[in-house]
Amino acid sequence: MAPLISAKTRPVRLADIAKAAGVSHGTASNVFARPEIVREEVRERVKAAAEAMGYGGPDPKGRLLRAGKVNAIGVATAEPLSYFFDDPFARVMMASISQACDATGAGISLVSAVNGEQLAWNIQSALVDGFIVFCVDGGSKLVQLARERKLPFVALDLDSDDDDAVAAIGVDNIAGAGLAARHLTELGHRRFAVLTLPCADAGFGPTTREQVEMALYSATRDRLRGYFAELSRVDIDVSRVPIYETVNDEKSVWAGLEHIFAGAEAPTAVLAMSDRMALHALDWLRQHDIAVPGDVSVVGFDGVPEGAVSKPPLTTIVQPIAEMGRLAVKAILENDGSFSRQSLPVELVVRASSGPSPT
Amino acid sequence: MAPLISAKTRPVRLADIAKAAGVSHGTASNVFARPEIVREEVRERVKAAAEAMGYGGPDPKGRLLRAGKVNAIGVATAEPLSYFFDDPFARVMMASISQACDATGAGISLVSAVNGEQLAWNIQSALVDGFIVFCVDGGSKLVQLARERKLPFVALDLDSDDDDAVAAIGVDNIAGAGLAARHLTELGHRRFAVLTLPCADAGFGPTTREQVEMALYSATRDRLRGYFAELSRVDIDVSRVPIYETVNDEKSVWAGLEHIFAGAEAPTAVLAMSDRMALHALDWLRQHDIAVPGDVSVVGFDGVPEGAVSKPPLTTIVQPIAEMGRLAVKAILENDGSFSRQSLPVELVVRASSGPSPT
DNA sequence: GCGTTTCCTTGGATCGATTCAAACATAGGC
DNA sequence: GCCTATGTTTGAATCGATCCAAGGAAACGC
Repeated sequence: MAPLISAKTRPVRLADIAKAAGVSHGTASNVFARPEIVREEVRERVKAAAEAMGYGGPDPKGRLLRAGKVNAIGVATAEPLSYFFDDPFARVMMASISQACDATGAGISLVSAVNGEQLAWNIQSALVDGFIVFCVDGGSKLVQLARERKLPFVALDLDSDDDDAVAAIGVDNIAGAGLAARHLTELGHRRFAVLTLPCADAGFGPTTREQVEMALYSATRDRLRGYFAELSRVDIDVSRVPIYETVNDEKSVWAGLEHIFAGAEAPTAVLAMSDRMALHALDWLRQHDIAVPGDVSVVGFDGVPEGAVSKPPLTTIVQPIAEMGRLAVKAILENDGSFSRQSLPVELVVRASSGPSPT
Repeated sequence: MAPLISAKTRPVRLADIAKAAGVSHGTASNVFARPEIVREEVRERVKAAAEAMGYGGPDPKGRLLRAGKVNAIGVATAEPLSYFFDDPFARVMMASISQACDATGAGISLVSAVNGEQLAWNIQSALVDGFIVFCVDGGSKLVQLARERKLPFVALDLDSDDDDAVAAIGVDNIAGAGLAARHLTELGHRRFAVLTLPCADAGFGPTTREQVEMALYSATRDRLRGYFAELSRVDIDVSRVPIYETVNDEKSVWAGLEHIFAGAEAPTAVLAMSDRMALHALDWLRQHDIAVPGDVSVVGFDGVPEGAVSKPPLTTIVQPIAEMGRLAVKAILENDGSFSRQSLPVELVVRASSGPSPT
């Protein structure tokens, strides 16, 4: 009997069992890849040798090089990995991406890193056939990195004013934000406040229109533009609308509302750039006995499922998240080059968090 | 200028740019891997060649074979991929796994398949350094497959009566279920109903103790045993306790409650084997104007965050999910063989969904 | 008995990189 | 002018498989 290999290393390769079974490595490979073309007697012998030597089957590392295709798509973000499981928007998107992958048998690799250098390395060394890039934050850097890999990739929610050569799937943020603002002005609201997504480097606090215009992420800019375009249209002085920058979490949203409602003129309508913020806002308002929509109306953005069961249910702009996921996966897997840039329509869904202005 | 390669193929390898730049492939490799040891003039020449030929950097497929380590861990389940993003328990677990991976720079590959054959292939060909296996359903099959790869792996919530040689992290389901039942009996409850996780093949409906004893998943069996052991202890005739098998979704839970509350003696206490079921139960009870905990008490199992904010907040058995995730990742990455099988303690958290029996 | 067909098996080439000992070049010391 | 130290570059070997053209053996037809 061959001496057992130390438990630490595992140098048992296909070639080893081929030798042990007295066949060529070509035949040994066939035993695993196309067993039907190998004579039964030989097949059993090789299998027995494999079993005896503790061989775990052909190593995909080796196969991969030959095959070329990994059969997995990478999903990248500049947030920590847990973003995919924590953030409601990301979750819904991932669920739809998953379904599309399941349907085609592709796997999913999650790629991320907070620190930039690590992120670059992770993208460069990800074993995937293509990338879907979440452009929530630091989007353009990510897109650039993904692009350098020269693999098919699709950006979700990319800067509309970014390079046109990159494939991207997004929604019309300006139109969506306009829809939200118009819904509220039509209900008679005149005093607004805006909660924005992060603009600068991970901080929160009151901000200005000019600051938001410099936001890294175009959705942030576009949504503000959409809000203000509509408000201006009905002669609201947008320079007096307070804007509070959050980091999309409970703490910063609550701080924002503290700040906004401490001001001289409390708003009757809050425009939140994400459902996540809007939901935190509903919590804060409830805890402060401010009636929604009696005293204040809140409109979100995204259309995550939690919004349908919140208290009260959230009026929001829903993005066709499932459709976006499906399209993205399709674009990667059928990378025919025909795909470039799609802007999907959004929809206003009126639920119970918005009502007529109290004044 | 070199003729451009057709857009379809991408046969530009490190060797190609080495030739173009007039250096050996060894040097070309160094330009990317250890630029500091290459003379500047040469480095620039190679980089320029790479740029000109549209080289996307060293292909990780090639590097991988040499390096040996993928630097990613696979998370496997026999559910569809979207399970990771839909199921509350899975999400919390994944979030904690993510954090542990982020901390060490490892990536995550999601591996799954509904159909068995596909699953086997996916596991065999996953490019990972080890597996964390979610044993929610069809666990032992998964464990067996993972094992055949001869890679480090850890089972989460594995059958307690399964092979002892596999590393596993789980909780004491019997004790946890006992805690839940005892909490209710101490509140004076005598009429119980149980909502179980799936036992047989994806169906739902009333079931029996004997059926549950044959459940694929040991947590299901153990939880029922724990419930009934405690109920028997205080002389409740468990043979009269209705058991309803669900598939852990809204539809089957609601059907279960319809069935249970249509019976002659409505229960005053519902033991749900997962928080997900318990939360669906709360919805159903609220819609049917059955007061919780006035008329009926509900106790869940898992300790997902949603339980803390439900209406009413859910009394449940919380598993140390974050700790389990951390341990699992640690076990894979530091695969020192010392790890075998850990059973972590659970805890009863009393919130507002349980109260004194009305009778 | 010889040519064909069929069925298995062989061994070399290949996938795309990394690694490392050896070769080479240049400069400096004596 | 020779020897050593230092800094670069080379080219073969390796990682672990798959693929395929060619070869060998047995069976078949005539």
